[in-house]
Amino acid sequence: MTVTLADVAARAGVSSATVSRVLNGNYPVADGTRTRVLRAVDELQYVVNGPASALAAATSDLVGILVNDVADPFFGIVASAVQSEMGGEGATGTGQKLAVVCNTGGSPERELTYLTLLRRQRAAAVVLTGSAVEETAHSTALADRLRHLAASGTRIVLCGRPPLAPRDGTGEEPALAQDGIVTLAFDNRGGSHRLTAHLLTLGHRRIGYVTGPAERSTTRHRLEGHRRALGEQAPEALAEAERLTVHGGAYDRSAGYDGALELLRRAPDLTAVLAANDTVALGVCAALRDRGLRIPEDVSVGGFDDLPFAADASPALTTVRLPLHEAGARAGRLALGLETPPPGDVATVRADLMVRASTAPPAPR
Amino acid sequence: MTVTLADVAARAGVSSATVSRVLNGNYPVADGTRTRVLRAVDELQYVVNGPASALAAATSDLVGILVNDVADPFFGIVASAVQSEMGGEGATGTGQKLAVVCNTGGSPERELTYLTLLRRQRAAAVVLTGSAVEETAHSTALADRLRHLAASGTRIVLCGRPPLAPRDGTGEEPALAQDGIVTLAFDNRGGSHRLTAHLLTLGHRRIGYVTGPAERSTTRHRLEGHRRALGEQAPEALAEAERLTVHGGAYDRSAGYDGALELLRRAPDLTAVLAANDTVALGVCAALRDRGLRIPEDVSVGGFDDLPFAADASPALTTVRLPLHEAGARAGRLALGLETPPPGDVATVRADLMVRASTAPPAPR
DNA sequence: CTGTTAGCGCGTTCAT
DNA sequence: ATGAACGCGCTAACAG
Repeated sequence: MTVTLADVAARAGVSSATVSRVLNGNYPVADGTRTRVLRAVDELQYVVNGPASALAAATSDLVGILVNDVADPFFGIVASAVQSEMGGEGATGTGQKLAVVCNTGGSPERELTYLTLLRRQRAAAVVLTGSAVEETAHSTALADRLRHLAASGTRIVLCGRPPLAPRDGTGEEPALAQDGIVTLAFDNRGGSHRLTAHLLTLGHRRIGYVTGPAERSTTRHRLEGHRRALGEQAPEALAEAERLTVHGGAYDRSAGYDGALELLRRAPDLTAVLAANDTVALGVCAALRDRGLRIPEDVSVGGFDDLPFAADASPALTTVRLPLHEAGARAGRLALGLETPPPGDVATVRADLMVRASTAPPAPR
Repeated sequence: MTVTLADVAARAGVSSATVSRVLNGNYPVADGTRTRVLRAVDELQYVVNGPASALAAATSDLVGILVNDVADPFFGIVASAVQSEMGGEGATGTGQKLAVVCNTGGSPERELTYLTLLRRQRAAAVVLTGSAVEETAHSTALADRLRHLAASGTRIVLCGRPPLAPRDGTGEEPALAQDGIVTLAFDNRGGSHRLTAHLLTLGHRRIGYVTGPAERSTTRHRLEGHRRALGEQAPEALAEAERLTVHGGAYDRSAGYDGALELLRRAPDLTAVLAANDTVALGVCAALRDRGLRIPEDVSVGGFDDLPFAADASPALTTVRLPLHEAGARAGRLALGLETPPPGDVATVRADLMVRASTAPPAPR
């Protein structure tokens, strides 16, 4: 029923090994036979049997990309960037990687499940993107599984999340990993610090903050940058930072909307609100508007990530730009072994402040 | 190095066949042996070898989801809905499907490439989402490949795109397919018709339209609905519909921005602008604002899809709601054979008008 | 450069 | 209810 290597071989008058060789292009083959084989492949509409070749070669051409939420453009951009590097040579089956994105929904269990499924497929590489869940049981289970995978030949790249904790469990975020797992971390702390500093410099002192889910690394890092800036430039504001912080249940619009309302309840006189990311910021803006507050005249708003819509919002959103496409592409190349890993296998990706119309000096009282 | 079925068998003191049977749960196995085997599996951290089992069984647990643009929430929502149905039973390897999304970037070639890659993997099912490219050479090549795939046992579901043209090439969009390929089509014509009718009823007569890429089915269908409404309610407006239509190069924000500027150039007195979708509509809004026009006082704007951000835009966007999550979930169930296909294998998904703040009667002249 | 020969790890008859 | 044995389609030595 289905065409096999042997069929092609027979048709081309060569052995199946030869066919395999021209298809994979790993060994020298005479030009004449090569064209003959390719013609046979074409005539028979032959398609390699992936499982069979994966079994024999003990490795497949599957590359997994784990994301927390496919419906979030943040991940869409990163994923598409990773995939853009997998184009492949175009030859009949040569090097063509099948880059697939797996949606964990932010659930640690699904994350582990996907890892198992990818391991089962003998994936060539796995790229994990976005914030990690900071819960000891899960982090160690995850680190464990990733190290196993790495040991069994699957390349692992962490993009937009902190490095794995070292096996011995001492300290956090070691400067260098020792297991071949490459990390591209975003400078969330730095970016957040710059954003808050910008607000403080404008003269704001009562700054609300709607964070992301409490257990995620990104949430913590951005909050740390924020608090550090407060501590440095406005110690008095730091005192009530706790009261002006609301933890959102997700990185979504409604977290921003609800969070902003809660902040307004706690401190009707706040002059600025920072959000966990741009999507949350949009929710914040909606809530402020619904309360009759103008942006930025009455309240300034700041986001994070600089997703495409941030510049188009009205007013255009002041935010922190993360080079998502660039980072994703680099992660893709690292996953394919096309780029040499950074020293110590950990690199930090910059996060630049983008000042736009949603922030302005606070109104004189 | 890696643990195999045989290892588990040895540890449990049974044959590998038995282990296989408990893992797949297809044959009766004594309770005692079952637990013994499961314990061995656990102790050895055994993970099924996907390629090997796919080779032997001639089918894999991979399900492909093809999307035109992962970075577009439209597809993200559909994809995540499809995946949400693949949870699986949770048993050690039973039924767990690996749902993966493949980003075609709207390119026909990449679409075909992914189909080949999935065929190579002996995918259990493939879900194609979003608009199709309407170009004869490609549509026949695609239809061909899909029918081959379907014939070789891969379930095919079309979600948000029109049914395949019949093999004989006569007529378009047949009421019923005959190859087991299931289609969930969106009522783009109807939705668009209702949206334009809404504008006409408000009193608008000079309505600009920024479409999506010319060669896509969705573009054509939405435009047809628009024109039909014009023809029915305002034949005089239909006359200049051509002049008031601008074809965008993509379904993105800049297409909307540039398109709106072009429309303003052609007809400075237009009172409403319709966009190919919500993302494009956002670009339209940005352009109008940059030209000093207020929405909806000076110009009304309408979108399509009703993505989450549409309700949050300011002003909130009047648009046509597509039940993306619902449709995606259904597509997922169909792909798994969990739901019986609609009669004729083709179903049309409703598209409801959502009237919000971005549309209002035109200003009196 | 090319053919021959073993497996890769698992599902699946066919016996028992 | 369980075991033995074969073959899925391909790659990777090893000849030649």
